[in-house]
Amino acid sequence: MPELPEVEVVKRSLNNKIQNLIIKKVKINDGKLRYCINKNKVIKIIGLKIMRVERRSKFLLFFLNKDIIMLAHLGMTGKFFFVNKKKDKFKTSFYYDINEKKDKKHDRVIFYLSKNNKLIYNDVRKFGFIKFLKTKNLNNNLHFNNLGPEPLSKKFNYNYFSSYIERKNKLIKDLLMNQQFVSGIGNIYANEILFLSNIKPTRKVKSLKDFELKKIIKNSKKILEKAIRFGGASIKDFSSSNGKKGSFQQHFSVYGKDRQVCSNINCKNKIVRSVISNRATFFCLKCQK
DNA sequence: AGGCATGTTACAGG
DNA sequence: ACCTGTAACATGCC
Repeated sequence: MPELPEVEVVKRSLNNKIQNLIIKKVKINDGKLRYCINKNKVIKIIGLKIMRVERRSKFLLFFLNKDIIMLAHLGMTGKFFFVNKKKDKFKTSFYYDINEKKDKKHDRVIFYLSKNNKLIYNDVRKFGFIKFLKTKNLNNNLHFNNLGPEPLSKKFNYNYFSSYIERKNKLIKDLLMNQQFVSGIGNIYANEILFLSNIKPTRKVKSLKDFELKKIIKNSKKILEKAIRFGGASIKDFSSSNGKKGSFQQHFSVYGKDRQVCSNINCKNKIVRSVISNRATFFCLKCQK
C-alpha cells in the first residue's frame, strides 16, 4: 500500500480528528511487528496528549506532549483507522463500528483515546512498526540519519540530482527507490514517473541527459501530487484512517499493466514486465528510451 | 503448489 | 570505510 502519497493521505485524514486527544489505554494484540513493541515505553505514553501528526518520507510521526514522538511505518500492509462514536459521512463504507467489541483480524494495536475515540493499527504482514522516541533523538536514529530529501521539497532539484549521480553507476529505477537519494518513492511511483518521463527503467543514471534529469524531477512531483489529490492508490485494500479508499490506481499508466496496450495515444505497443532488483517493473519499449 | 505483493534493513562479500 | 546484492521478515491471494 503505502508510498509517500498514501502516507500523506493517512496523515491528513488523522490530523484534524486526533489533535488534543489523550491516550487513555493501549491494547496490544500482537506486538511482534517489524520491531517488537516496547511495552515499558507504551506505559509511559498513557495520559499523554496527541498534539499533531506529521509525515517524513513514508514515516508517520505522532507528536505527543512531554517531547515524545510515536514513530510509525506502515510497511507493506499497515493501516491506521480512526474510529469515532459519532456517525460520520463515511459510515457506510466504513470497516469499523465503535460499538463492535470484537477486534478485526490483524488489528495489532488499539489506542483508546479520550472522548470515546479509538486509533487502530491493523497490519496483515507485520512489516510495519511503531516505536517511541524523544523528540531530540529524531534525526539520529537509524531510520532518519541517512534519509534523502523529500521529493516534493525544493531540495529535490536539478542541481541536487546532477551532483548526486556523478560517478554513480546505478539504474535509474533503483535510484528513484533509494531512500538515501530521495525519500518516499516506492515501486509503483518509480514505474509511473519513468513512464511519464519516457525513460526506460534500466537506463544507467550516468547516461541521462540534463533534460531527462529535469523531466524526472518535474514528473516525480507531478505524479506524487496527483496521487495525493486522488487519495492515494488503493490496490489491495489501502484506505485512509476513515476507511475511504483512494482512486489513483485508476490513473496508473504502466504499473500492473503488462501485456496491455500502452496508454500513450497513438502507441499500439504492449507494456512489458520485467524484474529489476527483485521488484516488478513495467514499461513501454517504444515510448521509454 | 508456487509465485507474487505498495518496504526496509542486516549482513556478507568485494 | 564504502558500495552492492541478497536474504529475511509474515501473511494472504491468485
